[in-house]
Amino acid sequence: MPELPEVETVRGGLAPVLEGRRLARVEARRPDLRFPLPPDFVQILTGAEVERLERRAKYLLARLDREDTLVMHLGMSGRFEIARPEGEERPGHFHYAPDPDPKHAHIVFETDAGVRVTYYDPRRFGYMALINTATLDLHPWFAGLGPEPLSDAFDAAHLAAAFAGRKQGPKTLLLDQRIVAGLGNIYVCEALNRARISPFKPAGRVAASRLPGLVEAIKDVLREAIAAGGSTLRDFAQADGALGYFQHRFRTYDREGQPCRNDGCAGVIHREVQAGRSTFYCPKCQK
DNA sequence: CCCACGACCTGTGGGC
DNA sequence: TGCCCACAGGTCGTGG
Repeated sequence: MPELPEVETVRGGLAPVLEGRRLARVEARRPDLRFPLPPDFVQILTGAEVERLERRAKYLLARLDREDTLVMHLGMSGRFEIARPEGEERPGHFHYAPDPDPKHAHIVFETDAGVRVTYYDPRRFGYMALINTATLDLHPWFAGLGPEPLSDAFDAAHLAAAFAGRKQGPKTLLLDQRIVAGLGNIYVCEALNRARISPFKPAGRVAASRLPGLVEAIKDVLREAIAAGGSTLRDFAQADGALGYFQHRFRTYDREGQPCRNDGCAGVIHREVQAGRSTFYCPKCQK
């Protein structure tokens, strides 16, 4: 589910309840997600203060008053839910509404304000780790990441260099987190449709004059999606339970057979498997 | 470098 | 209704 706009939405939802709070209770209900949790995961986090909650690419970073940063990736089906206490039996002991999905509630954080943040992940492609903050950028998960797509470092010149001489389509290259960090299948399809560029055209042969438009399409679609609270497909909701609404504005994703929504285009959205992933595009206007 | 494919893991939706 | 298969927002690895 989560691409950059969804992760950013989650960050925005969790920050108000986590930042400046201590984790009074931490529970790992299983020893692993995609990867084993650090053996001292609960011990290090218990009592730690979350100073800031940040995002890099599709990672959430909880900066702690510890040597380590709590790094979280939501994989395909990870999500957080916030539960506020319904009452306090005695100081520091809260009670909550019953968990609607206890089977997939793998990690539970409880702050010193009694707010409970639960991580759910049916498929367990998500992962969490504690990584030394001072050397975080050198960690294999981060060292090779490309620029943030909403930063000034991501521009037409950057794309031109990344595309030069490449035979793979821009669809495949834009999914490569080393080229630009945070895009996923949905927003790449959306951006290429907006920029009217074929997902399959060898990237090295995409005219340089098209690249500023592609950069703008990527930034536009991400900004709009963030403003809409991300996209809610199967199970994604904002951490406060609210739904994202950007899926209603998809021009291509999961719209096979439906009309292209680009101005003046009478084409129909097609679906094709490319490098093992579904690519949605309009053959009429995306050249 | 490119591609095709499979792996990880579980749930869901569509077709029959 | 029930079963089976395809497919799902992400990454990682292998082998040709």
